Amino acid sequence: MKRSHPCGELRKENTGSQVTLMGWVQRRRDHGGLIFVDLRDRSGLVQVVFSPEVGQEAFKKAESVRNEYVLAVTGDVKARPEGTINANLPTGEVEVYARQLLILNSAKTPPFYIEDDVDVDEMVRLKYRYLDLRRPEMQRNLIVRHKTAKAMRDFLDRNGFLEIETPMLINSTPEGARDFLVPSRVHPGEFFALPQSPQIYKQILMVSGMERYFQIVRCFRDEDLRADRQPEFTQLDIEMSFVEMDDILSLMEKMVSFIFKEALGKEIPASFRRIPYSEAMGRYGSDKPDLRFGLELTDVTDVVKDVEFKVFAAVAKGGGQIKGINAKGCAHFSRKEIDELTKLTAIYGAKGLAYIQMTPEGPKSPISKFFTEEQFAALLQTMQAETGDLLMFVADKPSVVAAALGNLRLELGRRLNLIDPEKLEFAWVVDFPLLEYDAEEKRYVAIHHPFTSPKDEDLPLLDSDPSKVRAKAYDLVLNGVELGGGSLRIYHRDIQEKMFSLLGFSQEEANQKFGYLLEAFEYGTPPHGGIAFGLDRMIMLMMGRDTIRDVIAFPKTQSASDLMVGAPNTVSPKQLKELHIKLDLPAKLAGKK
RNA sequence: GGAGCAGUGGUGUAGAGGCCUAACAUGCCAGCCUGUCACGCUGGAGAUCGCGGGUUCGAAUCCCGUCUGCUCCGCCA
Repeated sequence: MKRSHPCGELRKENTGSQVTLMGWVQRRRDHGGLIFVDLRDRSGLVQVVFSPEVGQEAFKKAESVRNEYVLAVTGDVKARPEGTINANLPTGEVEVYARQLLILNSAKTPPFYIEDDVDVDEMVRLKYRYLDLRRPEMQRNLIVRHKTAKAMRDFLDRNGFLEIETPMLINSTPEGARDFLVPSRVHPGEFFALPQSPQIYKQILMVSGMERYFQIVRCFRDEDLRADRQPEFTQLDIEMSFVEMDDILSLMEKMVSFIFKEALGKEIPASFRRIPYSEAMGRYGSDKPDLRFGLELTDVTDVVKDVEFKVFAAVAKGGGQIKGINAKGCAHFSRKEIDELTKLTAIYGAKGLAYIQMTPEGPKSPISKFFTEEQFAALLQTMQAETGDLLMFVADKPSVVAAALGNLRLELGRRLNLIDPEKLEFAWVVDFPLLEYDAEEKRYVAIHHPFTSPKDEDLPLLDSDPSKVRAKAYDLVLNGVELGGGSLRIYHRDIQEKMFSLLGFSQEEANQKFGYLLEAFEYGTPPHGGIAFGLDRMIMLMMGRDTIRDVIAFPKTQSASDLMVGAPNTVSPKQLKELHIKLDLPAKLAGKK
């Protein structure tokens, strides 16, 4: 038997023709003298009718068929009789009368239904990932993932980009995330690292004159997982020579809108708004603001810096800030609800959440007694408070205020249903700071990475006030998720060396770790820059999922294990010996391995 | 490293000191059924309540520890 049609594509036009279908049994409805089987393949479902009058032998066999059996069915496509049309099914106007049935394989009863919206512990789904991936919604995710990758390749190919592979076994470098290490058998005691990104290779490719490079590439970072973070993930990595920031951003806007059109059939704006980092942090308390709703933060430091309330006054004098958020119409929030919100801000380090309830009887607040009438009036005015509003304030250093109120804003957005899930709000966040002082390590660290170029006009600040230097860096943000980021790169040896020294590398260290790059820069390096997109996150947003696990065929759990294959696992003493590796496990683990 | 939530027949849940010989739904098995599409009807099987310890006359239930999963903080250039 040879397959002739996909199940899900049969229509009225196919009536009268004989078809051979192959697929899985979605459901069997046995009426005794007549058996219906919904046959499913990647394309969808169609109803197959087994009747003794059409195929005696097929009917007999169909009695033994169960869910997820794999069948080959040959039969006739017929229009369904009056009154039996199923409008919920694309194939609902037809059915296939089976003449012949071949059971290609039987199947154990699966631990969960193969259908959309299953309510099953994710542990079970991950252990039986092959069954989970049979579910149509998971197949749709992977189909869109494929279409997206194809659209990327098509677009970039048409724009003169070359897809070039870079090594997976590279060297470990300082800075950035923790590396995954691979021991070298040939070099005892030495290790490869898996790439966190192909950053340096793609810059070297620019030195090589490739001019336009891209790669859809796996990246590895040995850090803790989140709903949108896996230890291995896929980037669309891009680098271009002889361009300015605008060239990159506008080409990427075209690419992203092409992708959404090709993979999803969705039209999105031809260009995205640009928000300076400082504005994003100020208005939304985040460098990846969700712009689908308002509820912006208001700085009230100046308004409250002289009040009796010690918390506000002390923070204001100590260089911190006090900011507020006006939750319109939330004055009625109960003590319990406000407590919950206070707890939420505490997660981000806020020591308290001051609030004012604008009740019809007037403002009610535990902190009003510390204000003069004028001060209080000024605060209400700055917050544009009206009857019915709930004002909430956090006082702390700017990073804590931003994190606490930024996340409070998101929570309020959800609670108050301010977020339209259909909306796609893209934005470029630009003018990131180049460096950030790390109090723990007592040195500056690169916010983007050490190869990011400072803005030309800020170059003098590198010596006087490095934390004020802005970078030629940009992130693409969609609905509060960082979709990608990039920068123009340093391409002069002296500036790169200065950067390394600001990051606390000695000349020897810089030469030892990045000497090849510094040397390459001396052989005619073109100005260049690029960007990398998180493919998993992009698909997640396209498909409206809450986790990238749903758009990765074989993802890992929060503790970085693969429940299907049981990775990671122990290896034999022989393997370790070959690599000259001895284990030194903590006592509580030693016995178990 | 830390916080929170969860773990009970295959799956999803209920049970919160004795009423539990663990309930419900669904799935599974058997029988009946020629127009169903979450088919229907009848009957049946299926759980040492994640694991270990403790409290108690008595623990799915309380306490301690531990494991696993999820969400988050830290971490993620």
